[in-house]
Amino acid sequence: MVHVVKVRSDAARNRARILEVARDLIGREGSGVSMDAIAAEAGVAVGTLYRHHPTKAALVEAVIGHSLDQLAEATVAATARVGQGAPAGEEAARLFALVARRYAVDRAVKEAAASMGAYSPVTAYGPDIVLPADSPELRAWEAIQDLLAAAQREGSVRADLTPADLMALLAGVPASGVPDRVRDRYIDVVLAGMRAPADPPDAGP
Amino acid sequence: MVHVVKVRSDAARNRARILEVARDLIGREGSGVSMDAIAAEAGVAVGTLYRHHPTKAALVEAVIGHSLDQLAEATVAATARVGQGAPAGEEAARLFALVARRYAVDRAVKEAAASMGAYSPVTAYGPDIVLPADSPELRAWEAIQDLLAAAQREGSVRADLTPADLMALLAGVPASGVPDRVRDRYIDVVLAGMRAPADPPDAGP
DNA sequence: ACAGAAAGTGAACTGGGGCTCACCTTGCAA
DNA sequence: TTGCAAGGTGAGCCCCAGTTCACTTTCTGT
Repeated sequence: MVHVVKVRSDAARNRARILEVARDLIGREGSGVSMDAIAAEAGVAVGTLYRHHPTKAALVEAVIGHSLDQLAEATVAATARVGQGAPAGEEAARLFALVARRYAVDRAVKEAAASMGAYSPVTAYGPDIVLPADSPELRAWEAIQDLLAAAQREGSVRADLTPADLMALLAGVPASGVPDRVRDRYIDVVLAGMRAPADPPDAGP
Repeated sequence: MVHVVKVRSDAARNRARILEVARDLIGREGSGVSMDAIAAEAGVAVGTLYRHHPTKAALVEAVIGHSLDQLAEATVAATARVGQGAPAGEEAARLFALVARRYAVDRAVKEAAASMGAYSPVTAYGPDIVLPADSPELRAWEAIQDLLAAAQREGSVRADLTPADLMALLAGVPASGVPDRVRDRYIDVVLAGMRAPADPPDAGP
């Protein structure tokens, strides 16, 4: 006879509040914020943080996972629209801008994207984590590959960009401490660069 | 009677070696390296580091200053060539690529460039330092303004970019842990984006 | 209402990094 | 050769951040 012990209400409340606060602080200040700061902001003792998340890395991972899921959803949706005939270039541009804007708001995700250096499908926190098959992130990765390939076939994105390049370039867009309008200009510049052919002088298929 | 005390030979040797090692380590790993690490690598005790540089920030500043001087020189030279009739767009592109490549090799300089956020002429270390009038950095800043303006007049660079935008965008080019060839592609993308017109017609994200 | 398990608490431990300083070593001028 | 100030040394102090755990409080099934 298996007892499914119900979660105590205060525990659930704290778990939620901690995640909420962590998302806010880590998103705004990056993974550098101290556990003490998060605990204080959540009106909770550090020990409670550790009851819910065994380590700081785990907490950051939980926070990132949330953002990643949202991006994954948007990515899959965009790719699906392309599959139904939407122009790949436009969908790609819209999605890339969305991702870049998210990076601007979510420093931890940006750090993760930047640290993936490239060459491994996404990363949660630090370069040592491998994705489980069938995770939302993995599906998003596949969707991004498809979307990028479609846009490239269509000629609206440079052919020599890999998905990893894409992530790295978007993560590179300066965003912290920059007014929204300026940041959008930066995004525009980078997207324009990805669109342009590989250079007038000696290019040509 | 003023005694101009000669510097002791061992002191001079150590001073040079410390700067050499600091340039290497701070350049490769960023300003995060510990003083202990630098001291060890230089074959010297921490105290000696502090004899020559009162604080870690001062050491980092010294290291950055060196790179900055070189970039300043290149900038002034490029602007001078434009003054003598060289095409501004080409000179600008060459210089920007040089700067971006330097950022790739010199993380501390990149950090500084990124942290200038914008809106203040250059920064040595941290956003709180104001440039002395007539420093090489200040002259370089003026040279960059001229060069950028010339390129924009010529139509080879988007008109809505400020010098600060330029620095920020170049600093954003992903470079750490990336093979040279890939890094050059990133630079190419960003430069292309700066070149392209702001897409006055429709389209664009 | 109550027991006891789950959850919460926060002082204290750990480790790392910047920096100091009381005490040696050494280059070099006399 | 020698005196001594400039220079070098490194153990140790301080502070900060992650983590632990013995103890207290709170929730909930009975």
